[in-house]
Amino acid sequence: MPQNNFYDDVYQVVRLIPSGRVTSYGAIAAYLGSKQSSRVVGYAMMACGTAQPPVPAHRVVNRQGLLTGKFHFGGDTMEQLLAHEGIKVIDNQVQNFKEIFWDPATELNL
DNA sequence: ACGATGACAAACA
DNA sequence: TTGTTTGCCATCG
Repeated sequence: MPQNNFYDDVYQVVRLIPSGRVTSYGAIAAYLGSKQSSRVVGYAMMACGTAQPPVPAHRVVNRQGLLTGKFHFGGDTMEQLLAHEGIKVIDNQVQNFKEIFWDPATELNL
């Protein structure tokens, strides 16, 4: 099932996210060339459970730095993972989000 | 095989 | 200014 185009692209970008950094769905979508597909990026994260190797979806948050999909991880797993990366998460929101924000279009310097 | 849905974000009124 | 509507692609029923 890999090679599903958009999904596979999203998975690769997400796997490139360095530890201690986070990115947003819109940033990935924009990097792929269409910010309109931000929704598909988010959904790709949901299907990431079937992707091989698994993607660090816990490093992907929405534009507000809010852990929208933490519920899909199974409780507070997402917060624990982010905390383990050194990212402080309070009230399902990433602190210093702007500082640890990892934009592929910028960091990868395409 | 078809219809509805789903981890978002930006544009329009 | 806030609230609502549209765009996107794959998976589930």
